Amino acid sequence: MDARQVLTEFFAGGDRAFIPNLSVDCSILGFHDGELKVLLLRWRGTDRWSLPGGFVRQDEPLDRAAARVLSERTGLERIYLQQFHAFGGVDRREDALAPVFESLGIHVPADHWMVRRVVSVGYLALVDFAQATPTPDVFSEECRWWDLHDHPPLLFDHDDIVTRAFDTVRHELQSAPVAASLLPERFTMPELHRLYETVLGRTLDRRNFQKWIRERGFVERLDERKTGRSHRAPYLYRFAEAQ
Amino acid sequence: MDARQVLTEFFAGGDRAFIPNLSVDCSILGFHDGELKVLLLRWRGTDRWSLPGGFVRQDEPLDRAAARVLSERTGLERIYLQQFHAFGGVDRREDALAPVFESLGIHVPADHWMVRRVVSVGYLALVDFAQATPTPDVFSEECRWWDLHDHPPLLFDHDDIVTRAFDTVRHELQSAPVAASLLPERFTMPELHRLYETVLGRTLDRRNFQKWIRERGFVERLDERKTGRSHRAPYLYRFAEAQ
DNA sequence: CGCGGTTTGTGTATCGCGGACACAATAGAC
DNA sequence: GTCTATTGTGTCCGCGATACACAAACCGCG
Repeated sequence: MDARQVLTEFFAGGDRAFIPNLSVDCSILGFHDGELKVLLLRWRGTDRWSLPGGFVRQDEPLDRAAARVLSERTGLERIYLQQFHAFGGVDRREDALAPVFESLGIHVPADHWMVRRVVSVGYLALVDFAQATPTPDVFSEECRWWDLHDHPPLLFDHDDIVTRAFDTVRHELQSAPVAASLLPERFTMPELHRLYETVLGRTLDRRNFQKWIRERGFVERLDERKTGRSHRAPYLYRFAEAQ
Repeated sequence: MDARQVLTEFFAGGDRAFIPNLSVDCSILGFHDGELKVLLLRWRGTDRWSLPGGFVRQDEPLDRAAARVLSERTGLERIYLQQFHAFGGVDRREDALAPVFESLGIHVPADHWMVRRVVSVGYLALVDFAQATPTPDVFSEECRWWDLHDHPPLLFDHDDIVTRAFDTVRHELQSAPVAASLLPERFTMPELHRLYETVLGRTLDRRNFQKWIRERGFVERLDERKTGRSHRAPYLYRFAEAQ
């Protein structure tokens, strides 16, 4: 079933299955090449980008709607996913969406809630970059990672959402072992160290950092080391189960 | 205009002015007699209580809707008001609301969004207890303060909302001078001390607390003292302007 | 096969903040 | 004037965070 057909059905009554004027938007973050990345969608017929989002079914809890978006865009389930803020400013969305529907040859009633006002609940997802498979949705024709601090300006109020998502990660990282979600199952201390430095935006003493993180019992050292590069082989770690 | 008339108009089309399936609920907290209080409404024709809430106008930002609820229930404007979470579970609300509409002799379509599912955005408001004038809304016939830790079980998911609001206050109190909002403009150090002990739920050394709070520059000591009781007169303080 | 370069693993001295604690000052009651 | 309850203030101590240096080891090269 192609996008045009899906959307035509949506506007022909399929929209009733969803809560009007409400959406969830996911800031899906990954860590790669020493940089935080965010997953963005390019909308059909445009060069404009936005966060992946979706509408909420009438009988669907908010959290599940967010989990659905995450799984559809990345193929991942059971991921760190946290709601962080509802964005409720008033914005007229017609301008942004008109080219999309035009390129699909779909007529949307000018007063349909989707092109007028949408209150969006922002979710933060932290994923293992290597495990995610970026996949566009019906509105978009491209889905890929961008550098969190170097991406095109986003549609709607999504720049605000990304900013706030980043604040949330920075905050969470200092109180809980959420870094687990951003790394592969097994990782080295230098990798974890670099992740923290990147997110917090400042240098952390290598030795103090190691002491700090190990004292908290977040990680568990394995007997194995990671070899292959021309210097001392670092130990491998994995995150400790909840305790 | 009485409640019956307002609600009749609402269900006769007035509901179109609002975003369906969405509400804001305010945890309005005050401090009195050494206890945290929360403002609750008793619904018409019942002995059930809930948080004050309201629907969001189509052209109204979320924050403004919350501010409107706050001002209508307390008479206060420009108050500390912070969104803290969106509650998006699925709950059927018919059971809770039926007695209300019955007592008013109003017929509500069984599939109307208001009696089915509502996603609620929770706001936390901190007010000066003495300045607030509790006022019921059209759904309720009583509005009054309850002890935050000793109130009747609430309608819908409002017990969850209150719990989370309390978590939010406790967290905020330690990082920002929000206690200002819970006290009169001028207050004494023992009063502020008791407020912190109450909210944090533990004793705080009087001397260390004073040192801590003054070092942060949250408060400003006035030359005046508060007299009238038979022991050493405490200084008056006020909160420092943003700096 | 051994040497060099680069990165990782670990331990110790120091500082600052938070917590424990004691005594002097004072307003009103009598 | 005395007494009592409460407030104002300063010092000591300990732990956790920060600053910092040296030994170990893997690969690559000659």
